[in-house]
Amino acid sequence: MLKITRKVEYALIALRHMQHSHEGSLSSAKEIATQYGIPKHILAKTLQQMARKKMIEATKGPSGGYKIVADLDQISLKDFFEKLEGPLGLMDCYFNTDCVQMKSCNILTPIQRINQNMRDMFSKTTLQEITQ
Amino acid sequence: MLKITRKVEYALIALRHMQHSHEGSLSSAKEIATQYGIPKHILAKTLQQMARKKMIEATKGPSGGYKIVADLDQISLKDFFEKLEGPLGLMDCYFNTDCVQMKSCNILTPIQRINQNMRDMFSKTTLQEITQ
DNA sequence: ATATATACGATAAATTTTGTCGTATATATT
DNA sequence: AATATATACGACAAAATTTATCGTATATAT
Repeated sequence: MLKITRKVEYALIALRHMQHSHEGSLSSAKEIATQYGIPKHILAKTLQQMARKKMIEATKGPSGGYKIVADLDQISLKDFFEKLEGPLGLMDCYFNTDCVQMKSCNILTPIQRINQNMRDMFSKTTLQEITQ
Repeated sequence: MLKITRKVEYALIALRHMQHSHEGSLSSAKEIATQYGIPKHILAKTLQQMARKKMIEATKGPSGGYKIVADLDQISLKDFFEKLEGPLGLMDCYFNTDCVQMKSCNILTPIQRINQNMRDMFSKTTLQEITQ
C-alpha cells in the first residue's frame, strides 16, 4: 500500500533525463526507454500524457522527441501526481462521496486529517527539487 | 495510487469502535462487522493479525471478543501500517535492493528523499490521535 | 518514397487486493 | 456431556487495478 505507480516512476525518470540532457535538445521515447530499461510503448504513452498536460512538448518525425516546457519549480509533487493519476487521497471517500457507509463510518474525520497531512506534504515539494 | 488498503481501513474502524465501547468490555468480530457493513470473515482475520501483534487481545467462546491492550499513544501510524502491511515505502527499492536497474536509475536518491518525508510524517502521528 | 517518431484506442497479461470456504479449537451456557 | 458461539488459520477464488502489448494513424526530416 501507499505505492506510487510505474507510470509515475517512468515519468520522473524521463523528466530527470530530459532535465539533465543538453539544453533545448530533444529526447525520444526510444532513447529514454533503452537507457533505463523501460518498455518503450508504455513510456511513450506516459510522455504523451505529460505533453497533453503541457509539461513537455512533442516534436514528430525523425530526430523528433520531447523536451521540457513547464517550469518545474512551479509544479508541486501533488499536482504532478494528480496530472498523471487523478485526485490524490488515501481513500476514495476523500473526493468521492457516494460511499453507502458514510453515515455509519467512524473514521471519516480522522482519515480526512491524515489525508490533509499527506496532501500538504506533497504540495510543499516541487518537481524541481526531485529532478534537479 | 497512494491508497491505504481495506484491511487497514477495517482495522482502524475496529480500533476506534473498541476504544469508544465500554471500558474493558469485549467487541466481537460479528458485532463490529454488522455495525459497519464489513465482511465478517475478513474483519476477523484482520483482528487476528492485530492480536498477534499484541495490539488487541482475543477471548474465545460465547460472549467472547476483542479488546485493546496496547497503549495507542505509543504506536505511530507508521508502525501500525507496517504491522498490518509490512515495510512502508513509495517504491519497492526502498527496502528491497534487487532491482536490476539500480545502477542506471536516475531517481533513486530523490525518491528516497520523498520516502523519508512520508515515513517521518506517519511516524509523528499516533494511533491515539486517529482513533480518539 | 522511406524511415523515424509521436498519437491513441482496444485489448490482454500480470499482479495485487479483496473476499470465501472449510475445519479446528476454546469456552460459556444449559 | 451436549450445544451454541466465538476465535484461529490455511487454502483457494473472485474482483479490481496495474502493467504491458498490438495495431493503426499521423507528422516530418531526409
